[in-house]
Amino acid sequence: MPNPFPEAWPAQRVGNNCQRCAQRKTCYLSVPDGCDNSGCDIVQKRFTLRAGDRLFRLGGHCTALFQVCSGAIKTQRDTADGDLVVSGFYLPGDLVGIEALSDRVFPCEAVACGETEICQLDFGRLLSSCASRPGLNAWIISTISSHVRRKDSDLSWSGGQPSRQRVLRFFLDLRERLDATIENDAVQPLRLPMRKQDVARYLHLTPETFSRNLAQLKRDGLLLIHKSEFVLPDIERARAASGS
Amino acid sequence: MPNPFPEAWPAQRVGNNCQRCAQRKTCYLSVPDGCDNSGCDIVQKRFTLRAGDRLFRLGGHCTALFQVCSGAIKTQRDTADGDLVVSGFYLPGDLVGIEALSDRVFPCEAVACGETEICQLDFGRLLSSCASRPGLNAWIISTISSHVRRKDSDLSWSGGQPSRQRVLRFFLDLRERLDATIENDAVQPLRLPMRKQDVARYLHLTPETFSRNLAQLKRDGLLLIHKSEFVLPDIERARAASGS
DNA sequence: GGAGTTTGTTGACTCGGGTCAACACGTCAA
DNA sequence: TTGACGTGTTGACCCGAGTCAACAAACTCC
Repeated sequence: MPNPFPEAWPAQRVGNNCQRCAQRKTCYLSVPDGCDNSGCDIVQKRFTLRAGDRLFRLGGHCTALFQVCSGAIKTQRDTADGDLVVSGFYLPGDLVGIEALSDRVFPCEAVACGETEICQLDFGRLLSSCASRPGLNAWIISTISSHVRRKDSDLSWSGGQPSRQRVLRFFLDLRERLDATIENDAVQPLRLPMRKQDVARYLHLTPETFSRNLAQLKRDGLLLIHKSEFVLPDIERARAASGS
Repeated sequence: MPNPFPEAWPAQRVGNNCQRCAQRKTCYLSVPDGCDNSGCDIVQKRFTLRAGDRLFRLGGHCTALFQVCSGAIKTQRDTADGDLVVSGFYLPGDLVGIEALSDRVFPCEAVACGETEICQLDFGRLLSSCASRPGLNAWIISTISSHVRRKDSDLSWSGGQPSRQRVLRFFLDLRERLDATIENDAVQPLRLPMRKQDVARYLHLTPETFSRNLAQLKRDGLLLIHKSEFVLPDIERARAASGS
């Protein structure tokens, strides 16, 4: 495990990062009202994590939000009986650390699933900028709201549905979220940015059950699996089978 | 089912409501920087719902946030296979409708569990007030963040834990949340503001399993049950048994 | 390249919680 | 009071997902 503090990650000059960022089309910070690509004062710094690197740790002090630009972040925590639960995956465009804004303490740890680019947004600057930039406040509230909506929706199915439906829903959800970014094309096969173990932990399944479900879905033709790439050949049928 | 639109609820003059509101000690809107008890322009109106009244419906257009002042609100949605899932309970002090801020459409319906007082906060006024009132923006972001944190924490246990632990956690959580308001005292027994059926739906359990768990916890002395009142005689032991 | 480790897969068995059914209550209206 | 209805409880049975164990595959590090 490399150095655990964001402060320790090598910072890049923010300046022109937006221009080559995969998120530039949809990222609010890259439009004129947000970051003007030259003197952006909200993006504190930008850095790259590798698989297993920790973005922040449980109980750590929070002074910033993190926006995922590429790759994926998972948030996880230990349970009393010693095992690990993944509480969320954060894909390009998502903000990580929202849960910590209320008391500035991270309630879980965040770890990079693979090579992951991060923009660090200083929370103080963000708040003070809201007064002068009319759209910024609406943007951040709207982004947080989307986040809540996803959590809320997850909450409604992650517990009760049978494993097969949960697994299908996960892939449908991932497909949809990745399609919303510009770096993925709908016709491209889906590459899991995280390990299967993590997905299982997220879905509250054992790796065994998850594995069995993949095999089953493959047999049923709902999911094509080749190496670590996944294709949903019939989205509608999959949606129907997932119960959504 | 009575009239489904908030606009239709009889509005009370906002003016002096804060002074007799059970939430006045902790509600941000009641402190000078927020609502000054005379010309409050954020609280659009205040009204009372009865059990079963619908605060908003799935797909409805959202122009406001709702703060629960007394009672309880549940949010729920139908699943594809025809049954109902409760995605959250909102107690005094909580904001309802956060999930709708991003696209102004409610992703679920909200129903009063019992007699419930609501403050309606116009979202446009809220946003425009943020610029001039320094603390207001921080307050709303912090409140939303707490909300996310709860959802996130719920997500980590509502799926995987065995039913007994889920039930215990629910009571511990409820105890803690109600204690944070001024209208409940820690030594008072806990009155469920919602029906057991709703709790079961929230915990992704059948009413039968929920009922069996209550009986079991009563037998083990972890939960004292008298009529519809509940007492956790030993919080620490309960916490240990709940795995938190 | 090969040894060692981590991650993923498959099978056999067990058990918790769902399902179905019967019944006990409380509430409400006729 | 009576009956209808909604809600909650208890019992018998069954199925899906967890557990344990063995093995296969992928990745690291000499």
